[in-house]
Amino acid sequence: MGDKSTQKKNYIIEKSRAVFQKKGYRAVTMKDIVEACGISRGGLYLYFSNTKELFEAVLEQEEKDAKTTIDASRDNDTTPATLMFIYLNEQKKEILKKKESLSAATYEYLFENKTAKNDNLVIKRINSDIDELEKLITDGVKQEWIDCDSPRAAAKNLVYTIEGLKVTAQTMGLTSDDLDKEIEYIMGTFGLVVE
Amino acid sequence: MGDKSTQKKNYIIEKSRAVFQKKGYRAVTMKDIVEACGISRGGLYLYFSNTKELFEAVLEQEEKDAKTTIDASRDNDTTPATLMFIYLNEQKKEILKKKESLSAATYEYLFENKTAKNDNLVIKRINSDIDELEKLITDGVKQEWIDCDSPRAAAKNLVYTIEGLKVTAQTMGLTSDDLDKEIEYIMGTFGLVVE
Amino acid sequence: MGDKSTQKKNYIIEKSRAVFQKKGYRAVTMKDIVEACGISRGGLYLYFSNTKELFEAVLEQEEKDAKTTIDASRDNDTTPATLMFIYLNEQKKEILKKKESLSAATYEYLFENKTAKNDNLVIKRINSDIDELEKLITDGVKQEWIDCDSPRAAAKNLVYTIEGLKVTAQTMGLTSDDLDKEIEYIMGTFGLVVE
Amino acid sequence: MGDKSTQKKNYIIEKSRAVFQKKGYRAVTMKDIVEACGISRGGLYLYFSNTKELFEAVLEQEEKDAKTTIDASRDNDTTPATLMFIYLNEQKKEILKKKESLSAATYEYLFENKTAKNDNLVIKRINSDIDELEKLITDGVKQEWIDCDSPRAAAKNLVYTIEGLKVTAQTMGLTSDDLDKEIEYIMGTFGLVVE
DNA sequence: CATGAATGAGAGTTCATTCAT
DNA sequence: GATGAATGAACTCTCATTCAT
Repeated sequence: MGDKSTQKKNYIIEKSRAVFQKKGYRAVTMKDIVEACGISRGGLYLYFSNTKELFEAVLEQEEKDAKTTIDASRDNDTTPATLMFIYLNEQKKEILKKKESLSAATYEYLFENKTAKNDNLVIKRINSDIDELEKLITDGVKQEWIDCDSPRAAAKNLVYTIEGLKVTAQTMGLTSDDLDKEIEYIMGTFGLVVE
Repeated sequence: MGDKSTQKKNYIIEKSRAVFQKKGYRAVTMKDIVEACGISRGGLYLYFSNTKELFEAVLEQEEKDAKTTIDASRDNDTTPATLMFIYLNEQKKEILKKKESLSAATYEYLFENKTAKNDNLVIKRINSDIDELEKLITDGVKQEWIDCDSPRAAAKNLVYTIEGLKVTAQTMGLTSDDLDKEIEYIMGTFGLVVE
Repeated sequence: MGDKSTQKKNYIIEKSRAVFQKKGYRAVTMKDIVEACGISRGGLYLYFSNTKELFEAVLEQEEKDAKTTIDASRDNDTTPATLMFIYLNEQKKEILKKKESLSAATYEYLFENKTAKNDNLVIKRINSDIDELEKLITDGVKQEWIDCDSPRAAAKNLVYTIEGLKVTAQTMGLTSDDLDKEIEYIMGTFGLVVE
Repeated sequence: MGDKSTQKKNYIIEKSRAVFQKKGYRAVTMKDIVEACGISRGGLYLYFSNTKELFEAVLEQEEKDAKTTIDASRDNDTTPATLMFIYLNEQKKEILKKKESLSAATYEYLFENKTAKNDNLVIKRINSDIDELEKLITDGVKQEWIDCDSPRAAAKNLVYTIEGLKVTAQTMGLTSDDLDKEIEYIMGTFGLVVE
């Protein structure tokens, strides 16, 4: 954890993150990393053999740092409507700060590495999101706040939609307003109203 | 149209399509194309200057061949429920045949060419899909088949969801069954039932 | 002379001249010529096999058109001072209109083709210029207008200087004023005064 | 200075010099250099990005090695006649060893890079030569050895003539005898006699 | 461990030249 | 004669990867 080797590895990951944010995934060369880190070419290879390995490390770090937003808010006795709204706005924030996010790089990575099915961090994340949302919706239905016949299908649909929003934001671009309207619409499909 | 130059161009586009399907967008080199077409290096450059130009030509061809599914079915007195179902199943088919589709390559292309906003074929396609769906939903609402307060928002939501499905199919993979459930769910949000 | 083949050849030479003026010698490709002439690639090869052959034809044409300025003026009973002045100003004009002249291209050509010694048009021109100037100076000396011990050496020196001016104009650039001062100086070395 | 990188750079410059002498400027490819140096393609690019950069380095080296002939001789109480004679003979030597000289390549380089006006080494050299000669002539006039009304004009004229000789030597060729006669003539224009 | 010079495969691109029509 | 599509050799330049120090 605190040993020198791990420290250096973390340093490289941190610096690389910025590079992946800026240049995406494929465009990044080992040279870019070396320059961003101010270390030697050979030195980098001691820790990471290629950009794929490095990007996966960045994603892993990312995953660790990510707050499980739904869970975090759940402790309070906030209403399901509020929880859903919080979740959707988290996503919105994520989508809008695309310049500082890894999502472009992540998509590029995923398109290149379709083989890796279940051992893939991003996919795990999506699946856990589906589970979380399912719980949230189920709770909401029980408490008669949310109107939904099939919580799992609804959770999946929501996650697909958010993926679509992320990808659309990266490609055609989406404004804050576009996203607000979308959130309002989604809330509506659950019989919820944006306060 | 039928002149030799156009024929050769079309031949190259056709052969390239297969290459883009197999290798995506970025990984494709001019050499790959040259080999797939069985022509000379210089020969290819007579028709296309780089893979971007070539891929855009492939997309254009693709767009030409695509059937405007909603419109095509509209002439009949099919119900909005049926039209929606037809549309969603077209998308499903498209998504499932991902091996033969260009969508992976298209996403890669879009990620590389974020600047080009409106003059982009793919984006045009998405926007026209939104318009078509809005019409379909509006008609459905008028005929009291479809239950929807905001047809445009619904149309957009649907298109985002489909984008999400496409992307998810490419990255984590989706089965026919996954898609059937999703279609059923979407139909449900419009108060429609899968026959 | 008037046959079709000769006409076409002349047409190509004429069009090529402009290309050589603009791009120099080495930078000119057969493609440039083909485009400037609006003829086919193969068509050009029927008349000229490469840019060297073509440039030599341009030079030859050039030589034909050139007026032998000293000779032309000699018929009149103008003084040697005037004749010298006319000659130097002809050179000045030539040097200043470097954009429209072939001199840059010619130097490039000469540097590439040092082998061709005496059968070279440009060299012939220089030698004939030396001869002409020698005559002019000798006449001037006889008529006691010009002060010169060794007309041939003076003629050669003048030609070298003019070559130097041409080359300097092409490389570091020379203004009209620079050239006027130079002319005045040269005239002075012959004991002549600019009127 | 003595570090490895500089050593290698100098090694490349030295080897390249021979290539530029032999092939001129434009005809030289990075491959030629690579082969002459016995290094790898990529290795060369670590030091020089293109032949222009490389040739400029060769010129710079050349400039460093060049002896400032006039100045060097000035310390002694040699006569202006001797100084001028020394200078002209230095030029003669330079011109005659054209096979080993860079002048052909230099002219090619200058023709290609006409834009760069003052920040050009060759042009700086010419200008400093003019200045040196002006001083020499002015001194000679003061000491009543040299006969000249306008030292600056004379200095410029001399430099142009030498440029002309260099260029003529490269194109039509000049013998040692040709140059001796020319030197004698030039000396004469200053009222100096070759001893 | 760490360095960074060196390697060489391979991508992109341009052109002179040929040749079937 | 005339065309212009096609060829392929040659050049530039970039990187992942290695290895002596």
